[in-house]
Amino acid sequence: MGSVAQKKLRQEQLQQLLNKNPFLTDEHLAETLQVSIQTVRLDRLALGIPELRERTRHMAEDVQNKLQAITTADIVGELLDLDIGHSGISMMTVTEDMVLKKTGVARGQYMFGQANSLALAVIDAPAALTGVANVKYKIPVYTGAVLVARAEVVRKQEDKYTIWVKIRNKHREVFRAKFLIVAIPEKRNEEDEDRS
Amino acid sequence: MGSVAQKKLRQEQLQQLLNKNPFLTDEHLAETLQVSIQTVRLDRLALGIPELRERTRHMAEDVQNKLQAITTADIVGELLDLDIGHSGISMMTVTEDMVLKKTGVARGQYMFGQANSLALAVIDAPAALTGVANVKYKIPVYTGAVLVARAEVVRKQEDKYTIWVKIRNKHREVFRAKFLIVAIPEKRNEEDEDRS
DNA sequence: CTAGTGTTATGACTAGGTCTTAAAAGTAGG
DNA sequence: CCTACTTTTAAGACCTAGTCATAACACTAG
Repeated sequence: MGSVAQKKLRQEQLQQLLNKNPFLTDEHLAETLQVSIQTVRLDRLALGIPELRERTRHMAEDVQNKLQAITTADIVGELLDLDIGHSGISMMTVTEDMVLKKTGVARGQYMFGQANSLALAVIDAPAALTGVANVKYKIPVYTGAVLVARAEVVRKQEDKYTIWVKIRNKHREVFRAKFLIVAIPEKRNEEDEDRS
Repeated sequence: MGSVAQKKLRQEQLQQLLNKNPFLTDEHLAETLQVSIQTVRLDRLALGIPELRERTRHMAEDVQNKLQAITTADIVGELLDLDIGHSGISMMTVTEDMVLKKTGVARGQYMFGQANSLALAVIDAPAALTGVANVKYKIPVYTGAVLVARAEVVRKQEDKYTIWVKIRNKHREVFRAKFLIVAIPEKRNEEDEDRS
């Protein structure tokens, strides 16, 4: 039974099994691979795979971070260039979970979010608020598209900025928006009615 | 030492400690609460809190589901009423992770997303695409706000719909948008250039 | 000062491992 | 065919972070 080829194959299978379901005990793995528990443990050792408890612990610890990352930064894309007060460029890749299942078309809010957050980044102010936006979707976008947004301040009057944002997919404009953004608008506790 | 008041207090502390950091062992909890391990275990039993390993396992198993939920449905809110072709109402609660940390104000894309998806739901068509949107943020919204969006079709010409969406927080209008939505617009593979 | 509750201690057992040592089984070279 | 080597399995001691059951002790209120 003890052949080098079999060992490699078995270790690959083990790797795949754990990729599919990381919650498998050595005992379970031993049964499905038709070897002894000790063999499974030697294989894990060779592959540098930690025990079940460590695996689950690592996954659990990653939860918070991942959730944070998705809800905050990921929607808005990656900032490529920023000339505060004048212009900015950001990039976002359309992933599978951004599209509507029915049509495969990317949901509008992602482009809107990318454009809006870029516009806010361009403003040189500790806090800002979107007042009015004028949005036009020109061409539908599908999974895998790399969207490059370019924002430009076209007018500034005291604390009111007018910003144009254009999003391109492979040099074709797919979206454009005009934002009217106010820097540090009303004071927060204007009536304290909006909190609950 | 054995008093009922102390017990309740300790159990509340235990609950809070585990809310903050679910990866604490009974031993650690016993030390920080200045009681024996057995007491901690009795308290866990009374509160129905599973052991460390179960806690971590549950968290790890929830990862996939939570990630899915956030990226897809949760942004758009809950549909309360729908009169296809005419109007619709949806509700969304603003959570901690929807707001900008600097100002505490909800990010614009969530309101936009709620309004846009509601507008799309109202259209009686297998597929639809947002063409143009006109958006106005009237009042900033903070964590805990319950946003109720009401959409109304104001015009329909063949496959082109004009829809008004107003979002209220406690009867005060905080957001309004006009969408121009086209039902089943261009055919999908118009050039197949938008995919990669 | 006694009954009842709260707390701690003790011992036996568990899962899912670790690490070490050793024997068995198979594989290949001379 | 026998030996050298790798692979596999086994056995035993130990570990963590618990479970469950039983018992003794501490405290508090009636």
